[in-house]
Amino acid sequence: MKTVKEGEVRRQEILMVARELFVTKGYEQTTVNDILKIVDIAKGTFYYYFNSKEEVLAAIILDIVEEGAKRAEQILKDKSVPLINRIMMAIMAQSPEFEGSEEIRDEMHKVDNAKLEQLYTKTMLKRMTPLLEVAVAEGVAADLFHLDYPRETIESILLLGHMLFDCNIMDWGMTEYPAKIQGFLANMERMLGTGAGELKDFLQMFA
Amino acid sequence: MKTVKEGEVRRQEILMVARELFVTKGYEQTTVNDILKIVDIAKGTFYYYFNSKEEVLAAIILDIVEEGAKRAEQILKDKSVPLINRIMMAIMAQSPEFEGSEEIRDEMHKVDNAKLEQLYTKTMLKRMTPLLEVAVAEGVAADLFHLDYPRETIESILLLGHMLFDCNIMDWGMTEYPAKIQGFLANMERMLGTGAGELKDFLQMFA
DNA sequence: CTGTTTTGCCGACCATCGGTCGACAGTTAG
DNA sequence: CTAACTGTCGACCGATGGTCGGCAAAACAG
Repeated sequence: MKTVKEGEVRRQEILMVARELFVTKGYEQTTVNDILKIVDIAKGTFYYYFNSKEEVLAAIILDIVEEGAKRAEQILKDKSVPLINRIMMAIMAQSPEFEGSEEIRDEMHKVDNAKLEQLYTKTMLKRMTPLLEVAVAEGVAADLFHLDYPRETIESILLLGHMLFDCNIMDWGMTEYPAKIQGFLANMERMLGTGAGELKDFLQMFA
Repeated sequence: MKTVKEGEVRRQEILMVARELFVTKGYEQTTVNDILKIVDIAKGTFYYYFNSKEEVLAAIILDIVEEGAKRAEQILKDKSVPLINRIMMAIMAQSPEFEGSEEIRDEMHKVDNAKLEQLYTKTMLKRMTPLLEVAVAEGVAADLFHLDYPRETIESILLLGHMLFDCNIMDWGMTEYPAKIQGFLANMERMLGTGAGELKDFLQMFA
């Protein structure tokens, strides 16, 4: 099946190029022609593999989320690390894809990428919630956490973590950052029902 | 200045029609021509008042957020109502704009409206946080709330309330709804540092 | 009253976009 | 050899957001 494999290779080529462009230039701002030019194919070829530009987006988001989930699973299963550390690290291991070229991190104009962002949030939440649910259950069993609505709490923490720090929605300056992180950690402690100050050490883990 | 006022009237016409269309059909799905047809003007007229379709969106969002903020201010200043009730009501008074035709509320396909949603979230957060900040400060002074990061906590609650219940991101069924609301209220209690169960009565306030 | 400027409006026109389609080579199968 | 399938091509299409030069009536200036 050399031809079939050839087809899959082409598909991946398109996916890779599109992903790069979507993340750096934004989904709406990326033209199908932009993709075509870099992959060096004709329009017909693109639409031979995908039914629409949006279908490509969905496939990419699925990839990104899956990669994040795999990292989380890896982190979560390492029982030599304290549970609370594992959970924090699993959350923080999500979506490091959305960094632009690392040099220009300051002063860079965040692309408006609403569609990508929204779909990512939705997909990520659906994928990650079950993973963290078992971890939190483990914490509850070990009397580390005390909470009545584990699933809803996880959803909230995941949502907050993403919206506050990864997503481009909040545009606060460097001076406000530490307070935002401390606030997030404090609220996370309260929602999970850990002892107060249990998460304080994670402040430094944020870049 | 009759002509100037005439101009403002036209502007408002465009804004009203566009708002109706954006909310019901979605921003991307609404064509400039759709607006033109209903307002019954030519393309040139539209672009005489606005520089782009997106500028119209921004103006509309600003209106919607401002209306919500006005409602919140009204609610918040009525000192005859218990503080905690006022805060809850102020939060819930945000964005009732996003309901479709009320009849079809079940089974209706939520329009994908990522751009509108994202801009709204951003703008609403910026406008509402200061309002609730003074309210929460009042609660802290009255020994009702106990929290270390009031601003960050308000941002989180606002964000969660919107993302979980108003936004179209979460697509859970009717059976899961009560748990989501209870979970949200429980976490809100913890974040604000009220006594446990203080917010339980608000369950029925959700439709 | 007359000339001039400003305000509001028109719609033909444009570039670009996402997407379609018929044709066609190269390989594989019968 | 023929038939069929796979992958590729690029001209083409309709729709969309946006531009532009012109036009009419009101407002203003003398």
